[in-house]
Amino acid sequence: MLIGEYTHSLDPKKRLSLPSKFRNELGKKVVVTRGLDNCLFVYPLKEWQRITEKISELPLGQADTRGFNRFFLSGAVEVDIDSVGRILVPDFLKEFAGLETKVVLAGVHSRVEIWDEVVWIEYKKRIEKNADALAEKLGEIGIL
Amino acid sequence: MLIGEYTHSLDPKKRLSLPSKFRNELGKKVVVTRGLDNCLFVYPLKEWQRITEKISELPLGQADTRGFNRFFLSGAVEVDIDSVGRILVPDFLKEFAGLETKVVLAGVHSRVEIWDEVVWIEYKKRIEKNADALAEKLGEIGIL
DNA sequence: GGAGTGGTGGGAGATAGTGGTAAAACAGGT
DNA sequence: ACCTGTTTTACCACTATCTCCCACCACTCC
Repeated sequence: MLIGEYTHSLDPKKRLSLPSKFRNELGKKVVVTRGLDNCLFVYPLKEWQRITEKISELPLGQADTRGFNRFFLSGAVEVDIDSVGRILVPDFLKEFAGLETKVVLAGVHSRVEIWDEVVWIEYKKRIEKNADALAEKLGEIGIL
Repeated sequence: MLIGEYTHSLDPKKRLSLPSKFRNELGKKVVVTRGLDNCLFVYPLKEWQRITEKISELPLGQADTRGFNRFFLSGAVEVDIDSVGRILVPDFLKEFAGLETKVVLAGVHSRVEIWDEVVWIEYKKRIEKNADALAEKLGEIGIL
């Protein structure tokens, strides 16, 4: 289970350190793709295979399914992790997520999300403001 | 059942002693995550596993579910308890809860809550003011 | 008072994150 | 085909932070 939030820097060569806490779970190769809400998704190879299987089961007839496939699959890149735990972020993904040098890596379930720090902070503010909705969800789960 | 309220200090290295009364129930590893009302939740590992199971049952794809997952999962960290019963509070959680050096640990059912002392005192004041209304609620539920 | 327990503080070694350099691959022009 | 200039890849090096361990102080209970 990937959890936690880490702020790292994207260096001029577009290298990005993955938090050491994530490395075991991610293995030596990962897939990076366009994510939702203007971030990038990073999946371990196995998880990615599971997802593509699911996607291939979707009915291709619908226009929005095709759109989703293009969005998700054409944006995907398999990258390997170097000897000190870094990945290389391709230009088009860097641009898509609006990444500057300060970048946030967030563990969510089985994936890691990559956010530009500024965007992440703004997003979190929005979420935290909506405390009622959060409390509701927590109640559903049976935590409160 | 975790009960009681303790004031400990968060040292410069962001270490925090857990009250000895809690240690048996918490085991040797706990999960700390963002809670409601600007406090942190601390769960024993088992309790956390129960929660993540529930979370994974939530319908994915909805924007507010994504938000909740990010809030709760990326806000979570598995920390182990050191040889003298302390945990390490990550920077981003310390900041989230506005923790200074004086910190309150409160046992609530199956979790421990971590509050900054000032925030806690303010919160209690607000609650006590509303004691009448609370009493009414409790009466409705059939407790008083 | 002595022993035990619980909370706090500090120091040495290990590790993670980051930056740089050298070698290798690639592309373009002659 | 060869040389040249550029981009990519692999390797090495530094430093701030984290971990682990030990020591200290306060308080309680025999």
